[in-house]
Amino acid sequence: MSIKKTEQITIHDIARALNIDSSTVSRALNDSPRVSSKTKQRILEKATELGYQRNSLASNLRTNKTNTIGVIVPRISRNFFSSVISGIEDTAQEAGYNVIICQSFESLEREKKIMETLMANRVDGILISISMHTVNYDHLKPYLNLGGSIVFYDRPCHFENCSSISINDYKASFQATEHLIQNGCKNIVHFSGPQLIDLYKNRKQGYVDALKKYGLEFNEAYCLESKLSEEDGVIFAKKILEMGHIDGIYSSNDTAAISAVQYLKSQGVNIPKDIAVVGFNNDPISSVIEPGLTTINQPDFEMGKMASTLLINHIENKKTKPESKVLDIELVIRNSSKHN
Amino acid sequence: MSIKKTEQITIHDIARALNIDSSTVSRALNDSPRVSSKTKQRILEKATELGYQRNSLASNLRTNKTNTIGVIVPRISRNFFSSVISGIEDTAQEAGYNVIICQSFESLEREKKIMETLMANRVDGILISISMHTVNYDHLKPYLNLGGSIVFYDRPCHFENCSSISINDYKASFQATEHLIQNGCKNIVHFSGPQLIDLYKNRKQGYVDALKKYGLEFNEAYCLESKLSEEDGVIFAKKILEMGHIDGIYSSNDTAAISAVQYLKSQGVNIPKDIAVVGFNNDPISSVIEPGLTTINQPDFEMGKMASTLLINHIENKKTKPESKVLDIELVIRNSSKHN
DNA sequence: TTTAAAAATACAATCGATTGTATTTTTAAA
DNA sequence: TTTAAAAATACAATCGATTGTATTTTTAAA
Repeated sequence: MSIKKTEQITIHDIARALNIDSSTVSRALNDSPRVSSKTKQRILEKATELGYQRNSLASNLRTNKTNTIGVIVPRISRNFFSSVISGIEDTAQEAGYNVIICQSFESLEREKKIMETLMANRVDGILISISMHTVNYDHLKPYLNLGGSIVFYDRPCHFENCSSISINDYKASFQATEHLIQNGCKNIVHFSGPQLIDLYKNRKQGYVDALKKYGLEFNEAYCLESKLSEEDGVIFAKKILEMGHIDGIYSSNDTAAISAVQYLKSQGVNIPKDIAVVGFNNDPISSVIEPGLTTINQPDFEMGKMASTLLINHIENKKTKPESKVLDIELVIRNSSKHN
Repeated sequence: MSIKKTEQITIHDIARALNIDSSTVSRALNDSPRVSSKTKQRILEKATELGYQRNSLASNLRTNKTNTIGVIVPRISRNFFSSVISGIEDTAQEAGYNVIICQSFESLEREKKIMETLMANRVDGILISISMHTVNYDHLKPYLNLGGSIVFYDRPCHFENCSSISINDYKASFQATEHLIQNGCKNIVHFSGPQLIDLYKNRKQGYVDALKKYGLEFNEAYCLESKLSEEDGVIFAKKILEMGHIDGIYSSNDTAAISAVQYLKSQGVNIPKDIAVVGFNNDPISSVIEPGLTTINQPDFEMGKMASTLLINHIENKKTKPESKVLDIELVIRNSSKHN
């Protein structure tokens, strides 16, 4: 900040004006019991009079504590993530921590840059949902070596002594697929995310195992892998029409499911009669489209609160052992899956 | 960060290891021409070897520059705002600035806290879309006195020598209302936001003046004021049913419009035949519901880029005069407004 | 009133960088 | 080889706070 020197009031200016020592000013401003209340009042008054504004850079440098946690998120625009963030902020604020939100946009490069910035700024801890392309964790190591704490949320990771919070993706997927099967689907396509990360691996496995349990053949061609964007949904919908005999879709997110549904409807396909659909995330949009989308609801806000709590425990009490929490999900049944 | 002292490597450690002065190390790490390339290389190697991580707190304190801009946003979960943020980040990153995103959740109290934190952390500039309840700007003054730069975006404000970027809310509203009138609506209700801030005042005025122009009577009871949440949409829809003869709705956001539409549909009202509806924001959801929602599209990403550019200009070149930019909008016509 | 204990305040070093100036070393011209 | 200029490096102060220890002042008991 290009600031005129004259405007930056420091504790030394206050000290000089009152003819006392700056250490006393510092203690007064931090409400230390070592300063008499009379002096405290004089200092606070003078501080206001001079327009003093504390400089956290200096204080954080000295104390080696920033009372700040960094949150790395693939994208804030996804409802799931913004809810998680709300939960995080809720708990963090309560505990006296500031929150810095950073978007990786699913890029490993951005994620690395963010790690460096957060590290250089000495945040006390980091909550991270890794990008779709994060295949190794070398970029996390320097921060851990520096003594920082990391907690993974949403996308599960097994790394050193870091805690993590996620949902049971395998089970959720199994349930979703089972639901389609029980509704009479025989040829179920799976919209799968990048198999680089555990989250999507687990979701695929749940789908595969559900098919197996009910004696349906697993066909690798039925697994359509992408980043699950809106465009991907349309591309997949076209492929499904080419395949010809598909009667069910289980998508690893709502975004792709919804755009596929829109496209299929535009081509005269009846959802759910011709093709039943289940998504993942319970985006607000899923309850508004027609037919309503059957999907998996995750405890997003809760996940944020728990991740934040875990991290703050790690920060404030280094003894804490790493733990992995797995939260329960709920299959929200709407009309898109009523096949028969 | 509770860090073991032994792990914090500083430029002094590097200097000691190579038997040179720390000032040379500092210059080498900043790629200053004053250090020979041979020495630079030795320093960089040693830095890597020792696991050196620069401490921005110290550097920022010394240079009085953080290369960071703060963004205050009512809510990141709204599509409009997350797009603005993307634009901001895009430009900021290009220019070498970090971005700190903070949510006010439409609360003046939170906004004040955020200002204090950003100020204490000496961000170089702040982009702010004020909360719905921000009626005065006293909480912005200390930061300006400190020499900070503020640029308003989205929600227009007239304050000291701050620049601002917004859209022409009055014109947008006028157009939206005019569109309903031209489609045959005679009794148009307006879902209005808090009249405390200019944004919603302007939108209301546009509605009022459009009615006037077409000789329709303005009825204060037709102006329903709220925070435009989902719940508000339902409450308003019920009121409309009580009123009985309403044939058009112009809502100041999509959220309220959409929940009203959902409720009205559930009560057997035909949209747009019985009641035509226009929203505001062009949320993704507006194109997916049935009927598609006619709404106002704002250049969100562009707005973010321009706000960011303006702010960075202010930061880097204090001479710049404040300017107010007004961006153009577009009425996106879908089926919800085809009244006749 | 004297004096020991408690309370309040001052002293001085420190966190980890940056930067203007001084000094030393290297280079290259005479 | 000498020497002036240029290049490289070292010295020392500084950014604005915090904090352990030393000193001074106040309090209250004897």
